[in-house]
Amino acid sequence: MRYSQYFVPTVKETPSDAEVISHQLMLRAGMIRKLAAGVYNYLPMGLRSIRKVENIVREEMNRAGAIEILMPTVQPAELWQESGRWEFYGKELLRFKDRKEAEFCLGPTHEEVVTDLVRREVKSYRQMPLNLYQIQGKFRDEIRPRFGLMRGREFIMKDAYSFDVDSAAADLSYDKMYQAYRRIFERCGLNFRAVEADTGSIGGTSSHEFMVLAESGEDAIVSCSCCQYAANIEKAEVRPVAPAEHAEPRPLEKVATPEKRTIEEVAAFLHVPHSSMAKCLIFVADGEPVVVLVRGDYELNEIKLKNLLGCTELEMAPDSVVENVTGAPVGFAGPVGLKVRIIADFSVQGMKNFVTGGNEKDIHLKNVNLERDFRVERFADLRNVVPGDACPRCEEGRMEMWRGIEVGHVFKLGTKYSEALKATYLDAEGKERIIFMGCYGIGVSRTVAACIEQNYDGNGIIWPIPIAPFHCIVSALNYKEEAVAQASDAIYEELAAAGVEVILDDRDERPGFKFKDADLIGIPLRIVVGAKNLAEGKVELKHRKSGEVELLSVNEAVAKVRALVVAALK
RNA sequence: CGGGGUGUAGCGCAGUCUGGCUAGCGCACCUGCCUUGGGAGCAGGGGGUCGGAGGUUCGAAUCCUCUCACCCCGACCA
Repeated sequence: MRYSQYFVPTVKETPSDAEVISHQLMLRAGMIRKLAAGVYNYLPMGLRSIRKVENIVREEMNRAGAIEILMPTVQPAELWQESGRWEFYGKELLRFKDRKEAEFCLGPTHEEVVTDLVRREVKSYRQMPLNLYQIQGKFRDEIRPRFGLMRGREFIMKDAYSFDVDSAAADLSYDKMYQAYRRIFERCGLNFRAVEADTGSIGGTSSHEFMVLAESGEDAIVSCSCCQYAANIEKAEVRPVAPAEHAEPRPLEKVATPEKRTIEEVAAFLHVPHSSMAKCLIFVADGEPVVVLVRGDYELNEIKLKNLLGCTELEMAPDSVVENVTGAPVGFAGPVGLKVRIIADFSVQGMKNFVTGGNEKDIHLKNVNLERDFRVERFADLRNVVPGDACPRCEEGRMEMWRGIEVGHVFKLGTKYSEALKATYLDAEGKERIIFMGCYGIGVSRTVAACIEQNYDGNGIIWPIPIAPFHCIVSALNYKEEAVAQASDAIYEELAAAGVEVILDDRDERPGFKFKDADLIGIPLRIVVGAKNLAEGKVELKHRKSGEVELLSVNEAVAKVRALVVAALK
């Protein structure tokens, strides 16, 4: 490819609405352009990287025995009504009507469509295991699209669905996908972790997320310093610890705390550590108020609470409910004397003589004690893991915390969708049984963005070779000079013939301009052909990542680039 | 949806509070000269229904009403 005839609209200035580095660099490097909120045009450079990821995904899916299909973007409402998600999926599902007033939606995911396909075609245990996948554009009408390709409304996703005769067979399919995912992200050159995750709205019995480690990640994940345990903070378990305090209960005491509402303010005012206070939070679960206690220095994990309560709607109580339940304005809630059910985190179990709100304006209570002053209906693991916590799985480990970008998610679905859509088969005895499913997603366009979050410097992107739009750029410093043009063309031809994806910068621009563009776009290898070096038969090979520069003969440079590319792709 | 903010040339912005003169600046773009190892320099040039509609006024980018789009903070997720 000749740069002068290609389409790479780079820009020097950073667009003001791009927050994260991948968004800024993809815009500046001419990879993407925004069409509408969360909807992007993929320009040549961007598309090439996306295709690279797609191909890696495709190869590994095929290797794992999955079979590629392509399902429609437009889906009929009936299927969603049948699974019950027409009501549950909410506004994220973009709905519309055709000319005959029939209802449709833009597919945010394809459980219904594949399950429908399979229920029609798969009748016998002999047809399974079956794993169908596609790489396709999805649309989710996100509440708040942001960060460019990291959270678009339209995005490219690989989604696979496995169908098995029973739970054990489904576990095997799941393991295969899990291994395939590891290979995929390794091949993309990403630094990632597979973590245990909450299944969220897709449902099912268990799941793992594949997280690319990056400061800008929207998810918090924890991992053990010793063993393999790693989980999304939403899911991460806290190791229960035996109550340690043995202090004698002291008499309950009311103290005035004028205008002191938060843990921070009250602790400072009363000169007690946060850990000597109990946070009292009031929620509304499916319309019912619930009081939840957590030790003052910890955070409540709402997902754990929601799963414990088994409710579908959970929200922080509005001020009016708090006032109703406690009889006091927000900021002075405590468990003593309340009439509603009280749930508490394990961290509260061992507390003695602690501080809580007094359920009265400007009043807190000191020396509060369990049993004597109030009763807890149930203790459970309800708090977020904190760095340094003991590992729930091994004896020695301590928890470490990271930020991550979710690029893949694998789920064991069980029979959630097959039951709703009546996807059944006949077993060897001729008995009708429900199919067991799994589903496996990879955010392809997001993976490209995540890769940039992990690979950049002050000058631009630094692509790992496997997903770089081009492996090598030949920068001809003055293409108008006969010798330079000839040598550049020759190098370009030879590299291309050797299977290297190469772009020749033959533009009539100043050297600095070309270097800046090359660095911004992030091509891993650059051969600079300049008149001075060429007079001595030399060209320069520069490595984008290390900045290392080698002065080589033309032949050496071509051979070296070829070798580096082959090594990186094997 | 709730809260906050922004719409002026392709991009980044000034001008708006306090209405008035030809609507400005940097980058990008076009032409010429010059220059060629880290986003050069000089000269000339093109490009705007000031997001849209309505209103107030002798006069509106500026004031008022409505509307649309986009961005940021919360709930969503690949």
